[in-house]
Amino acid sequence: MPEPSLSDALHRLMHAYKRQLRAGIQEHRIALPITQIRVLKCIGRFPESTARSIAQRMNQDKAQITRVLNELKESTLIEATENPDDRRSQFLTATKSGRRMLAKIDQLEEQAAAKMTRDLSAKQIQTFIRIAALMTQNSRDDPPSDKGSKSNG
Amino acid sequence: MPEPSLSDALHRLMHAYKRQLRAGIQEHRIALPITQIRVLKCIGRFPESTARSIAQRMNQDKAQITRVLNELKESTLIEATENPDDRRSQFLTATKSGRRMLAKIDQLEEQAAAKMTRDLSAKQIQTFIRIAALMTQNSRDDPPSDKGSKSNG
DNA sequence: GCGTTCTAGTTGATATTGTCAACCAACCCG
DNA sequence: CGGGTTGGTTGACAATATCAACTAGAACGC
Repeated sequence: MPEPSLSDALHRLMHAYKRQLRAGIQEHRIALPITQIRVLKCIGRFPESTARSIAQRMNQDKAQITRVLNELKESTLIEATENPDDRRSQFLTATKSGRRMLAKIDQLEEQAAAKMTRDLSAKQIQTFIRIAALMTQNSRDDPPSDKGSKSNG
Repeated sequence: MPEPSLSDALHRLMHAYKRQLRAGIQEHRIALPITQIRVLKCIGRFPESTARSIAQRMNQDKAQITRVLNELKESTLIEATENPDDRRSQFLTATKSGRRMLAKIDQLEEQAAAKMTRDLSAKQIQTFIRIAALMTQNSRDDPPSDKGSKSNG
């Protein structure tokens, strides 16, 4: 290794993490792709989630979110209730089976994380999370391009 | 934020990073997708790269590497020379324009990293890279469906 | 030598993810 | 109401990843 670059570290790390999750998912016999899991988690964690709020929180395309949401609805893992304040949007909540799924997912994420951090101290892990959050923040702070739909409320 | 989980931090981070790279790529008028860039970098950094060695180093599917390699060849950013020791494989090297591209890429990665780490100390950055590498290592250590062949170093 | 097995790389099919642009319906403002 | 904005949807498509089957050369055993 000539010199450990941040980009390389990041690339490798994200690949490793994806693999790790996949492995866990297979072990747990969960038939959901990772994005669906992520969105489901987001819904489970935040009450009164809407497509927009999820897209913002996950910093992802609206379209992508819509699709994932539809898949989740088809699997009856989530359901939509009307938003009395805005008839365009719907509140999304996990169904009973959705919540069961969430419990499983929690388990497997813990396992995956545990494995990747097995010889790290809690302090190191916290440090990592903190720095990762800072980096994410920085990246989000000043989007250089000409995106029209980045507006938020 | 209810609780900072490692998985969330990772997901967000990798998304942010990808966006950051994309932005940089656009700014620099580089018409290559990220995977091609990554592979090109790998080839530029390590002499006598082969498809296999790249796949191993990047911990990715052979098939994927083959495809990316082909695209790079079509753009004449890399070229293949015969491996005298094994007629099945080829050594991959960056062409002149490939090296020029690499220089650009270096720049933009530095910029992207610089942006994401702009309010971090060098120490924090080093810490992050180190922990990320450890985590990657841990994940790789005991893959669930790998058929050995960890021989290369 | 010849067959078996292994390995490097390729190809095809397909799933998943991400992005852009166009669009509709509801909202807000005047 | 008209016009601009916002929440969400849809279509088209690029990019990425994965698996399995395959070719061809290499390594091994006989």
